[in-house]
Amino acid sequence: MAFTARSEETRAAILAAARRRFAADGYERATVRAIAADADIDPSMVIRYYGSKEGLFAAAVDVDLRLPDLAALPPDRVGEVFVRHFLALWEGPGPGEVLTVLLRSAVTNESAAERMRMIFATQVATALGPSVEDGPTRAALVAGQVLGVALCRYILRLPPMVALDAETLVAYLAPTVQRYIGAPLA
Amino acid sequence: MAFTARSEETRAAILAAARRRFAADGYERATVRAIAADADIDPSMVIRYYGSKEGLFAAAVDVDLRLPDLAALPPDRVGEVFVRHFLALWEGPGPGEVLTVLLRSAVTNESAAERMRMIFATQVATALGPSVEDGPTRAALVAGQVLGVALCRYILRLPPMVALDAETLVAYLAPTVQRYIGAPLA
DNA sequence: CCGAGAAGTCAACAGATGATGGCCAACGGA
DNA sequence: TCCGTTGGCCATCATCTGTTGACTTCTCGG
Repeated sequence: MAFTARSEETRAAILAAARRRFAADGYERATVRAIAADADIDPSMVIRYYGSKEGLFAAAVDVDLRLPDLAALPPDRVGEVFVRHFLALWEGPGPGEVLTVLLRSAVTNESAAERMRMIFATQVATALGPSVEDGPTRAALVAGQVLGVALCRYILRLPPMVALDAETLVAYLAPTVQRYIGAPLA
Repeated sequence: MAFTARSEETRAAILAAARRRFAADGYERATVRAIAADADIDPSMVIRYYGSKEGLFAAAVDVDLRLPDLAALPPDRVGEVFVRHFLALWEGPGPGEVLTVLLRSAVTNESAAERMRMIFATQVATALGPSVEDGPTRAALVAGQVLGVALCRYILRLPPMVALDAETLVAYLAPTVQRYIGAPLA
């Protein structure tokens, strides 16, 4: 089967609408019909292109954190760089939406949770460098800090957390992440 | 209308089943029918007793964090006490379930999110003591750390985070929370 | 002992949801 | 020009959702 330019276009439109809806409503409340309406096509096309709602979701949460190689940085800058990169990721329009989708859905959808576990097991844990002692534990602590902030800032929208500007937040969080990555744990 | 002992009993059974289902599945996927089946009751009784699914949910997430008065503690112990209390809250069978309900639902349900905001605005922020400078900001930072850990440990179940025993986790997190509560922010 | 009121059951409603298959229109190579 | 292939739409299905109202059964005060 050959894909024409037009088919690829609506395919992308569906995906974009899906990301928007999934991000705004989460997996269960985002209906195929609503996504189709946003993309200005018939609901049946969504199924035709992506097989099922699950298939569409899987395509929508394909994300690459693009984490920098932290091992190549001056050791005392690692926390700062990591936090800034992560905030930029959420703040940005494209990937930030994907991350919202993922977090919103991972909380109630087991397959999304599995995907999130995978992402942090591979991308975050390996970004620390494989040689680090207690790598997975450190990665989990970093994830706990950074996902918690994302949760409060972008999902729950706790007012004081939303009010902070990104750079101030970097200044607050960097020492914590720095400690989780580098300092002795015991 | 007088409530008999039996009515109060099934009322409680419904609430317990609701908490279990809401905790396991989140608001949208937990159906009135499933809750009723767990409580061994007709679905219509759920509505009779609680008016609607929303009403049942509201009753299910009525939670008191029972935070200790942090202002009355030795200043260098505040972080440790807070983290230990919070972990005990999640680890415990009763309130931990309620907190799972709340977090699972707050991510996709706006009214649950509002309730969560309220809880942290009142209970957490006031536990720090009203006299503290930048109280709401500090409370939000603490919430970000502590909710993130709860998310990774109890909802997403990141293996390295689950593997840590509670006291070790206290040792890791306490300095962070201590800093967010007490140290100068700038 | 009896009858009022509560507790509980049953069947059904209206609406929404994911998914399917048949049909028509547009396109593009021969 | 013609015709197979593809994109798109429509009507529809089976199922599940929260919720309602009518009916039966139980409880207990007089």
